[in-house]
Amino acid sequence: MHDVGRLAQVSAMTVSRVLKNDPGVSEATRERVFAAVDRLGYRRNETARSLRLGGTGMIGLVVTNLANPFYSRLALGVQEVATEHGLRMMLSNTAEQVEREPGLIDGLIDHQVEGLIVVPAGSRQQHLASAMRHVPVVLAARPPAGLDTDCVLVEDFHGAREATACLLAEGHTRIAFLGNPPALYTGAERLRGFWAAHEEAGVEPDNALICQGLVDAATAERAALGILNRPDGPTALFCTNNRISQGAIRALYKAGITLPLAGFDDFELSDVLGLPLTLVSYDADEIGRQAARLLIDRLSHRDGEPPASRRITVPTRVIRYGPHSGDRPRGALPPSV
Amino acid sequence: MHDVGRLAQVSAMTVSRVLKNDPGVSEATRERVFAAVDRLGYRRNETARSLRLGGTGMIGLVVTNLANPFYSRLALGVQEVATEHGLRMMLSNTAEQVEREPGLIDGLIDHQVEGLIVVPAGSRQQHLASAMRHVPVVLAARPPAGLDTDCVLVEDFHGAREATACLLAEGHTRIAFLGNPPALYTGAERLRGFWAAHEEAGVEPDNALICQGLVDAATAERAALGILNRPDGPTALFCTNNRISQGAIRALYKAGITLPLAGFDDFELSDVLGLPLTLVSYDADEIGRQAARLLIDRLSHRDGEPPASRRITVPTRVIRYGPHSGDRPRGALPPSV
DNA sequence: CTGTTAGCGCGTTCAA
DNA sequence: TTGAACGCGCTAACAG
Repeated sequence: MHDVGRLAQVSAMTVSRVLKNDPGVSEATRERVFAAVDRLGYRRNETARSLRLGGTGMIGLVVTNLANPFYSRLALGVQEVATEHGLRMMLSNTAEQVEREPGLIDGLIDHQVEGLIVVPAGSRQQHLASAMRHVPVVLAARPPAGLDTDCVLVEDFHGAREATACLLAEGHTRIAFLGNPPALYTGAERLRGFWAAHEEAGVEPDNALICQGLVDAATAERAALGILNRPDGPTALFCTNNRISQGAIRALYKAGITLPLAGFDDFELSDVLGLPLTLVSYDADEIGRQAARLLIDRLSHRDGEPPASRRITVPTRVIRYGPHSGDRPRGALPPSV
Repeated sequence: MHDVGRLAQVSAMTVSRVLKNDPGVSEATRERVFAAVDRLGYRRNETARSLRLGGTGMIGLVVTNLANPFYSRLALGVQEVATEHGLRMMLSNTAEQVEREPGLIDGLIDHQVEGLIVVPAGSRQQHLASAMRHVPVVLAARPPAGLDTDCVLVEDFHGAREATACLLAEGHTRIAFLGNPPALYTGAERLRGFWAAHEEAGVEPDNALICQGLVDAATAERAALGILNRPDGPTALFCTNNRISQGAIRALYKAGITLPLAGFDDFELSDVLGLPLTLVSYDADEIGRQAARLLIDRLSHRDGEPPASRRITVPTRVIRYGPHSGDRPRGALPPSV
C-alpha cells in the first residue's frame, strides 16, 4: 500500500481511503491511486484488514461428505445466502471420519469464522458446546442434543410415514426397513415414521425385516441381498437415505428382482430406472439457505439480547416414479420379473 | 494471549512459546499455561499469525459447479493432498456463471492463498495471467491457453476415440454426437476423438447427427429428442460428459427407445440402468490430487529456479454396462423392445 | 482534502 | 528460562 502511495504521490492512508470508496477524496487523486493500483497489480491484504477490523466476514460450514449430493447442495444453499450478505463461506469436510469433526471446528474458529453451520456427524455434541463459547452455531439436518441453539430439520418423521403409507396402501404388509445407524437422529425419526404408518394401517412390522446401522451404499447392498434371500422375504423396501436406496437398488438388480422401493432423498436418474419408486423429496439447498439465514440473523443481534433458539423445518413431499399398481403400462424400459 | 498469560502468571510471550511447542520452557510453566488455556477456552488467532508469519497456509480451488460429482470429487482430491501437507483449502464455486470467475480468484488472492487450482470455465484466461502475478496457478481438466503453467488433464482424445471405436466395432455407422460447447477444450478434444475413431473405421460421420453447445442435462435432453425423432435417426449415441449422458438417457426413456450409449464420465447407478452403456471412466479425485501435488511442488520451489511447466495426464478406461451385442442375456432388468 | 499516530494479535530478535 | 521491543498490512481517530 505504501508502494502504491508512493507511485501515486500520496500517503498509504489515502490509498486506503480510495480503496474503501471513502467520499472525502478528490477525483484527481482517486484516479492517480487507481492507476497506480492497476499498474502494480496491487490487491488489498484481507488478512491484515480482518485483523484491524476485528472481523473476517467468514462463516464456517462443516459437513461429512461433499461427494454426497445432499451435502454439496446444502453447501450451495449456504453459499448463496452468505454471498447475498457479503459473507464468505469456509468449508470443512470430515470425509466420514466423525472423530475429525472437533478438530475441523477448532480450525475454523482459529481462522476467526464469525459463525458456524454444522451437520453433526456423531451423537456427542460436547465439542459444539465448546464452539459456542466462541461463535454462534446453527445445526443442520440434526437437532441439538443438550445444546441451546438454532437448527434446520427436514420432516423426517412425516416423510417416512407418508412414503411407508403409500406402500401399505398398495397392500404391502412385509416391507423391509434398511436404515442408517439409529444413534443418528434421522435414522431414529425415519424408523419412527415407518413404524407409525404401520400402526395406522394395523400392520405389524416384521422385526426380521428391519435392518439398521447401514452407513453407505455397499453395506446397504449386502444387507438388502441378505434380506431378499430370506425364505419369507419382503414385498417392498424402505430405505432411509439416498446411499441406502442406491445400495438396495443394486441388490435388486443383481438378484434379478423387481420390488417397489420407498426411501428418503430423490436422486439423479431415479425417474428413468423403470422401478416403482416412492421417494421422499426435499430441497437440500433450502436447508442450507435457512441455516445461513438463522446464523446471519444471530450475527446481526450479536450485541444485544440473543434471540431465543429456533427450529425450522423444511417440508418434504412424496414423488413417485415408474410403474405402480394401478398404473397403465408405460412401455419404456418396463421392469422385468 | 495476554489474559492467558496473566492467569498463568507469565508474559504473553511465554504463552506463545508454549503453544508453539518451543523447547525452552520449563515443565512447570507449560502446565500452568495449558491449564489457563483450557480454562479460558483460548484459541490462537490464525489471522494474526498469518499476518506475522507472512503466509496463510491456504490454497484456493475454483470450480464451476460443486453439485456435479466431477467437481466435488476433484475438490476432495485436492483437500486430501493439501491436508497431508498441512495446508488448508479455500473453495470457490462460480455456480456456472463464467463471469464471476475473475472476481472469485481475486477474492482468494485477497485472502492470501498461497496458490490456486482452477478449472477454467471460459475460453479467456487473461484473469489467470493476472492471478499468476501473485501466486502460482495450476489448471485442472483444461490446458493453459497462452499461459505458462502446470496443468492436469484427462485423456480426452484417447478416451473419446476408444469409446466411439467400441460402438463402431459393433457395426454402428450412424452415431449421434451430443457435445458441450466446442470452445471448451474438453468439447473440442472429445469431438476430435469421436472423429478419429470414425476415420480409422472408414466410416463417415453424418453432420446432421452432430450437436454441440449443450450445457446441461436439460439442453441435452431436448437435443437428443430432436435427433432421435429424425427420420434418418442414429443407432447409437455418444455424449461428451455425465450431464449430457443423463439428458440423453432421459430422452431415450421418454421416447421409449433403447439405444447403445457411449460417453465420458461414469455416474451413479450407471450399472443398474440395464442400458448398453460404454463409459469413459477416470478418477476425478486423482485429478485433484495431482493438481495439488503440482501446486505444492511449485510452492516448495518458491525461492529459486521455478520448475518448467508440466502437463500431467490422468488415464481413462472404458467400462461397459448392460447388455451388448454378443452378450448372453442377463435376465435382470433387460432393455425392452 | 490529506497525513500522522497508534494498535489489531502474534512471533522474531535480542537482552536479561 | 523468560520478558521487552518491534513490526507484519491495514484503518479508526484525530490532526492539519
